[in-house]
Amino acid sequence: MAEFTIARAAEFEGQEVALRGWLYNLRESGKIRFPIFRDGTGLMQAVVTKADASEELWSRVGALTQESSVIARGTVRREPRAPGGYELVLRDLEVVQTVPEDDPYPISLKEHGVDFLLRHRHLWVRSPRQAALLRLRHEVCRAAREFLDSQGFIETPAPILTPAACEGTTTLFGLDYFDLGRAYLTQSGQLYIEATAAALGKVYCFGPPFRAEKSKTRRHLTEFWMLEPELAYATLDDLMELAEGLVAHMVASVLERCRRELETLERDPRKLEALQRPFYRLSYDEALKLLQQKGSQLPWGEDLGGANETLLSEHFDKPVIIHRYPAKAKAFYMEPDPERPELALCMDMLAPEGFGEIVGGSQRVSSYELLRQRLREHELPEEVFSWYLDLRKYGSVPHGGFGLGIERTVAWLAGVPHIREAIPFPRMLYRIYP
RNA sequence: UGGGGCGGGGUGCGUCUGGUAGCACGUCGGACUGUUAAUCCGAAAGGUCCAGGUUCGAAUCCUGGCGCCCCAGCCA
Repeated sequence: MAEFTIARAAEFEGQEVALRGWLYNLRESGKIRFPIFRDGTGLMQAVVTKADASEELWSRVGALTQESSVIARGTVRREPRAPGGYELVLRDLEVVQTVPEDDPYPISLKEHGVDFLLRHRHLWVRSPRQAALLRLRHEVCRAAREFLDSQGFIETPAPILTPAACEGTTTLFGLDYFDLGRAYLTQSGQLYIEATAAALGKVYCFGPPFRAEKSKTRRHLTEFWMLEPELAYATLDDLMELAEGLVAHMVASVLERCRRELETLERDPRKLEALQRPFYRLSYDEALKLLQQKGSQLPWGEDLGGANETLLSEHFDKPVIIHRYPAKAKAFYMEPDPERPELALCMDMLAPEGFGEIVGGSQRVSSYELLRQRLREHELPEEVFSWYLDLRKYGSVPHGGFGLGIERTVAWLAGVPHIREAIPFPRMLYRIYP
């Protein structure tokens, strides 16, 4: 017989099952008690009456404390009055561990502040909303891999310990590396997968990069997860096409497999159903024109900035890709547009509803000489990048890729304003515990 | 790295105009045979983040520190 889970309770109607879980809440009314259990897949109400239960079962249920672990046995019954439509007619209750009465579970079912909840993150993840968010996160990751794998991509992990910065600008977490001096936690796998892309054609890496920037906004973590595809012989158009297909597939998968989670999160699925391809595409110039119509004073040449990105992202009901930014506002490794060298062949995808940037990518500089020049302009040490220069020396091809921020994508799809809830244990400027 | 805000029972807050703590939730006890973050009755539980200062008197005002939150910059 299949293992019983609350999510699949309907399949077990009329059967005797063992629910292995925790007490979520206990409601009682005289001679009838309704313990509500959770098992990681959902919530389910059980019912026991004084008349039908043994003295021992009756008092054992009455003594249950919040989050005590239990194995509840009984029959699954269809019951329209029960949340979820099914309830467990309790026959036996095995208490695995009792939460002590004098030291109760700290997170009650009422409202709490962010600080309190984050200090109890190890327990907060049990709450239905947080659990739904983590399930949705898993689906986003699963769908992303499924999509890339189906297109022939090979996952090639990039190292987390690196000898130098991938992009000179941002700050890195450093550490001592034996006798070899200073090492750093990677801020992107990109440079390394440019190498594996030249070996395997289409590749991706998926892992945590680290950023020691002192950012304290709703869209930044110091440790987060980024999915980075990289393709040999790819143009900017190929990248935009891929990013669009990838995000559309994530959306479709969430809609297909996370209906219950969306409901728990009170996220209107119609908002996601509307996200049909094609998404919008605007050049930087067109975006600037639109922003100026909306009253922005932004001069040509500057990066858009958070406020303007929010403005753009609120203007569209689907993701919008902004491409061909002024080169001087962008990273050293981005290929200039041959038709207008002052532009970089890059693109950002902004999620709608004000969520902002979820994807950033570009075609990479493929000329050895230009890359050397860029390294010098950015005052980056050529020695540590000599292997990277080699990629332009031995069979250089047009190529490129992008990074997709998992937490940002999850927060957007789930409709939560802050990305700290989209990862089990967020790492932020002022928070490293638990 | 700038700008703004908050800090009190386990938790979330009110206290505008300074007078030695108040509400709600949770917890505990009691009532109720279909509850829906149940309801009703009762109880326990804090001396107000820390250090100074003003004042007859500070949770309240001022200064500094600590912790956290929000906004901006940077980016995924």
